[in-house]
Amino acid sequence: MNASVKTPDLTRIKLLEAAFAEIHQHGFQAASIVQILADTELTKGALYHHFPDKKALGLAVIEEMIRPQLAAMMFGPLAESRQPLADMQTLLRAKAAENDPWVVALGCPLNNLMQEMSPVDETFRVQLNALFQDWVDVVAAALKRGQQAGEVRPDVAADETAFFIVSALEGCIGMSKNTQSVAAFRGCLVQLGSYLETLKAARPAV
Amino acid sequence: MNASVKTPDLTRIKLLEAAFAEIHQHGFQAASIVQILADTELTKGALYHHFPDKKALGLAVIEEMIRPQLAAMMFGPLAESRQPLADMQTLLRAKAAENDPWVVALGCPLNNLMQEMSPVDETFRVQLNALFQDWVDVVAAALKRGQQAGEVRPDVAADETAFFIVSALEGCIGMSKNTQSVAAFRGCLVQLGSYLETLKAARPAV
DNA sequence: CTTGACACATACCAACCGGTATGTATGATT
DNA sequence: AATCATACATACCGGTTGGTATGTGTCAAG
Repeated sequence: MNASVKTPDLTRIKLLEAAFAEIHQHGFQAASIVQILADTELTKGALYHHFPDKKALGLAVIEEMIRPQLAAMMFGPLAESRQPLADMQTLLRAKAAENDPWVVALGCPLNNLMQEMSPVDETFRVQLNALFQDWVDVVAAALKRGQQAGEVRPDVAADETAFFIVSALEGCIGMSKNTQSVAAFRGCLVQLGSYLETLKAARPAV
Repeated sequence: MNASVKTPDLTRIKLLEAAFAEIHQHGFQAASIVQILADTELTKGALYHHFPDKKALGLAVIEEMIRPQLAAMMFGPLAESRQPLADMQTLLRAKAAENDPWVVALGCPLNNLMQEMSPVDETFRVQLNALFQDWVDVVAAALKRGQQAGEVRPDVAADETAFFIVSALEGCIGMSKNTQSVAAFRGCLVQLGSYLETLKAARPAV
């Protein structure tokens, strides 16, 4: 037997992490199960003990890997923000500052899966869209609080604008992935930031 | 033999069209050659006579199908525009008005391929990026003409802004594909339009 | 001490994949 | 009339895919 015998949840996590990496690189359909097993040094017995099939593994990756990452990175800072524009600016700046190349190299895991799987599998589409909508809702709620606080112009359509902001951000990431240029990525974020500026209320109320 | 015997360029086009449709639906890697042949009612002999391999077929689809479509739809109207903001507004409105559901259902063929293939195959990435950059350049050139004409604020960074505009548009299309909602798509385009408004020069010069 | 559920490992399989080798009908060339 | 390249069609192949059936070691319960 292997070194650490009988640690089911640990092997499950190992599978999820390896699957996440594989899917992030090659997409879900092209993700090879044997490659995942090679990375984890596990076998099909382990995989199909924890997950009924490849699809379930992919959905688990979304819910247990991508969602927490996204929540920590994007949801958290905006959860109770009363100055969403300023907070998003710092968020974008932080994103631009980190010279972790894997964002530019491989793009956003959520967006990648959405683009690939939405037209192909309805289950994936629904689950991905739920996560995406949660994101949009977080931004929209923050914008509304910003309106009450006087930071955001009262005439901006919060929901529509939130949808656009997230879309534009994903667009920037996706196009930069194709261009393979951190400079282009940062420039795109700068433009997104300048857009956010246009949402500012002319004079802060109270 | 088949009905129309010996019409090589016609069969080539048939192959390209079927391949385009298959790739648009399932992506390149998941696109099935036998399915393409079934759609065209041709055989492998025909396919591999016109194209050395699947990759060449995919690249040909980009250059001979996607590029002309994109050029006709996006490049043309902006090619010599001196009021790019107004022209792009009408372009977006036209996009929003057409209730052709395949845009929302399957997304932009260019973006789909970029997201899927950029991290996986360098040849694809370069060729896709060339097309994308052409698009950005068209928009950037139009913005610069707009600046000379006094429609566009002189302080906007044309290249960066063009990159952002195309990215945001692709983002809108991609997210709407995931949401499967024409309403969301239109709303996103409206927001993109309102962003374009912020690029307008305060007072038209001359 | 036995039993049985759990957590894997191993071996195997049918289906499909892209690609190739070969055959053949057709039209143009000489 | 003979030759030859073109434009396909047909048959076939090795490799890979996701998935399954079975075996086995470990541990906890009884």
